Amino acid sequence: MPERKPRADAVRNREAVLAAADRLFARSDSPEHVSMADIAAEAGVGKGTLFRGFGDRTGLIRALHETRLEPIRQAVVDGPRPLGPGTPPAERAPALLDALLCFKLDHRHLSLALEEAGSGSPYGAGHYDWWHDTLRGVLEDLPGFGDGDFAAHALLAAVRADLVDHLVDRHGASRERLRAELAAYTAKLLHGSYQDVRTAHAG
Amino acid sequence: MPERKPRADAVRNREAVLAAADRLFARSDSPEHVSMADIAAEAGVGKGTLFRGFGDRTGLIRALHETRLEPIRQAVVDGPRPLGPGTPPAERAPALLDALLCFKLDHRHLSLALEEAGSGSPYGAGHYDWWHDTLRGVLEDLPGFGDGDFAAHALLAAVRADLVDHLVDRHGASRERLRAELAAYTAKLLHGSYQDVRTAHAG
DNA sequence: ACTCAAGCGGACCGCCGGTCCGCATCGTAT
DNA sequence: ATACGATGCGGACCGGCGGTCCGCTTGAGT
Repeated sequence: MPERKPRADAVRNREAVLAAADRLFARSDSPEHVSMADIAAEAGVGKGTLFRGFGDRTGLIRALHETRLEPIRQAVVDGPRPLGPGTPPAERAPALLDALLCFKLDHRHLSLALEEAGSGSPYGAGHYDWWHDTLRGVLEDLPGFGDGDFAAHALLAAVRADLVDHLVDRHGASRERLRAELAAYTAKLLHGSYQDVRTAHAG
Repeated sequence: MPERKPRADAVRNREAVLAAADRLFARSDSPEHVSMADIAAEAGVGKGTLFRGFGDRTGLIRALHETRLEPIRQAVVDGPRPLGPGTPPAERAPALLDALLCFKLDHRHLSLALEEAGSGSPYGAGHYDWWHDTLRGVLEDLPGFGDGDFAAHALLAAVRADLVDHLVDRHGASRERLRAELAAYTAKLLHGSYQDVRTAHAG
């Protein structure tokens, strides 16, 4: 099956749509108020073009999210300290969460849209499984941490887009304050189990 | 201002609507597929009655949730160990989370519906603030725990309805397994900071 | 029994995500 | 340059949703 190469106007429109969606999500106060028709109008194309190119609303949001997340993904898969794979786990786990938090702060409405889009939840839409697998692996490399499956879920839940949004909007939390609190929380969790290990070895 | 007492058929209909909604949410696979028209039909009333009695969809779900949650709320506010206020915090915090988890397991679709309903997130709809204040207070009663605000948010995020639903549906996790994992996670967090205190005292 | 306001119900509205198909446009073969 | 088939475009259109409205029914005080 030979790869059909897409037409020039198709790729142009695709870019225009992604750019328009990004603008509208960033501008709007709530992503659910950005309709597909709005995006089409902003991009200067017909609605049919959206659905032809991305399947449905979820597909569009996912595609947009993917392009924005790619740098971070690369940094985690194959990058330098502290995100890359060469980092010791006690340093890498907080770094991963911090990076994710920063991403959600920088792309609040887009992240919000994505987590709403996935048929009602973030699980299954977006790169949740990838994040979870990665974080879980790092946690389980910590000596004595044990099963990291649930802990990874719980830690990822602590940086969910709607929680971040709530803390920023309602509580007026600043970026640095949130990062500090997340770091403190993570440290409390990891430090605790690490101390358990030292205690066990000592006893 | 004299309290107008409602008409008999009004209260009858109100009960019928709540019961119908409960049935439909429990039966359906996804709460977003339960429409207001469905609920009205199941209850044998007109759609107008729903909106007259509950304002909007969110109001109906919130009212239903309130009736189901009331026993637990009572047990927390003014009940015996381990949920009640007389419990030492190191025991009460896990108990609160366990109770909340069990509630979400017992009323999965209702909880899911509630967390979707609150204009896109659980914060602001439902009793989130009450849970947060309560848990935060308990955490901060732990000696040496420090600020419990973010930790309370993070712990509550670990039992969010859609995460629970995801773990049960996709991962096939059993009720007891989830409870155990949540307990282990909570213990890891609390134990850690508790040990910090002992270390500090010892040093 | 009479009254009348409280309450009911379902036709109706605007909006949304998603579909469809006649038509314009692109890339290519000539 | 031209002609032609495939690719993609666009917006009218659809079903279904949450929510409103108003003429009619019915409960409850006298």
